[in-house]
Amino acid sequence: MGSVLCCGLVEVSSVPYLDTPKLDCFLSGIEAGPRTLAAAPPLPLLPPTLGTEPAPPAAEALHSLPGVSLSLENQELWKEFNAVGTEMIITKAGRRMFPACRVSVTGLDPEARYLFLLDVVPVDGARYRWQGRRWEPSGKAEPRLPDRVYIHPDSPATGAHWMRQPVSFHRVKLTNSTLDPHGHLILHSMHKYQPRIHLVRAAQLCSQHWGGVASFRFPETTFISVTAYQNPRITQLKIAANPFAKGFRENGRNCKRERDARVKRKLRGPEPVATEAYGSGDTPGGPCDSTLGGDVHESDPEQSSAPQEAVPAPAPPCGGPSAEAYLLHPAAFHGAPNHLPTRNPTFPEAPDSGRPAPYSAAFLELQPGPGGSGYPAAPPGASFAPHFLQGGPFPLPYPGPGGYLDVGSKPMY
DNA sequence: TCAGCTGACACATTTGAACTGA
DNA sequence: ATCAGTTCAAATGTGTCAGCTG
Repeated sequence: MGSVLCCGLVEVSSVPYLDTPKLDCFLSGIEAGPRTLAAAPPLPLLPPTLGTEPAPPAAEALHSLPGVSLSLENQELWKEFNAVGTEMIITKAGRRMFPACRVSVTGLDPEARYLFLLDVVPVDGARYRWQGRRWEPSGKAEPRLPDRVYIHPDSPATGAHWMRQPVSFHRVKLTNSTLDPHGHLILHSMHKYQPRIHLVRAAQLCSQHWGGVASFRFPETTFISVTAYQNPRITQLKIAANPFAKGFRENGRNCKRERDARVKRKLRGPEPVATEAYGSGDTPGGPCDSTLGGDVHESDPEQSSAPQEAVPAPAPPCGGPSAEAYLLHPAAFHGAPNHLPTRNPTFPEAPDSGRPAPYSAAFLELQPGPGGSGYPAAPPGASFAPHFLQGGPFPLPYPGPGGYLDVGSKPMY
């Protein structure tokens, strides 16, 4: 099973720099089907530096579900940032992405259930440095960190649900803490990254039935992770577009002029009662999605990129190996298909609750194989479940929606 | 010396509980 | 008893800045 599929995945994984093995491995166990899979289209290399070259116009599908397409909802905002060179703050406690990835999806089976996942992968093997005017490579990248995947809180939900409104990943948090216990996506500072969105057909995260999978990336969403903004133009853009940074806008109380004045008053003596009215006017900011509750955002059709048609790929509905099987025996999916646990035909699929599970802190952590691509065959008996079951911060026996999947904070094999 | 990181800070927004009235 | 709307406080998300670290 899945051998043909694996070939296709290898093809994708063989693309330099934007390596995909961590999820390919993960998804290769998900994808099912004794069907022929056309080799996924090779990915072009991303621009070596940000803000210097125009981004390709549309998403690029890494894998696909037949007829499924994804479009970036806030593409204009992303392009605006990308033109300058997007920077994302990472902190020990975790920082949200702004802009957030917000996509609309079409072509799903309204009745079937899907999971939405997001991960972030290094774009290249370089560390970057801000040279006053632009980002330039500065040495080799740090060793690859444990890879984590964010699971959209609505997962799993029906195709109708996902297609009803744009899907926002505004809750995703980035951290530079390698020991992060919250399941945030772990990144190195001063490195260039590319978010990817994965759509998996499955009745539930731990379902016995996983169908096809499609992965998308939007070149304009690449960014450099930083602990403090380097490019002042990015700072300005963030302040202008992010409502949480409203206080730093020109007429805000926390704008530079006001801060300077406060400092002067502080030096002179006790701060007098402020008499100046502030913040009443709503500074016209750019489009924003990161702070809207849930994922119900008004979508501006003019901002949406043209839907990218996914290359049809075999995805037999509910015929493949299960997610639960992967969670219990991930090694079995890593090149050792014979170790797949037997499928239990009586395993009940959870009914559609209609409500997403509460935001939880489960996550999937995937260890890249040697050399960053491919995984070794697993020895029999490789265990995964205990990591979840014992995982201190995880309230659920299995990773719940709205959190992250963690497949091992230590090498699994 | 310096680039990069950390934590405290002030402010804005979001969220959810408590309350009110129909 | 139920529901919708309002209010308010706590929680959370921002960028800035001073100080620390290697």
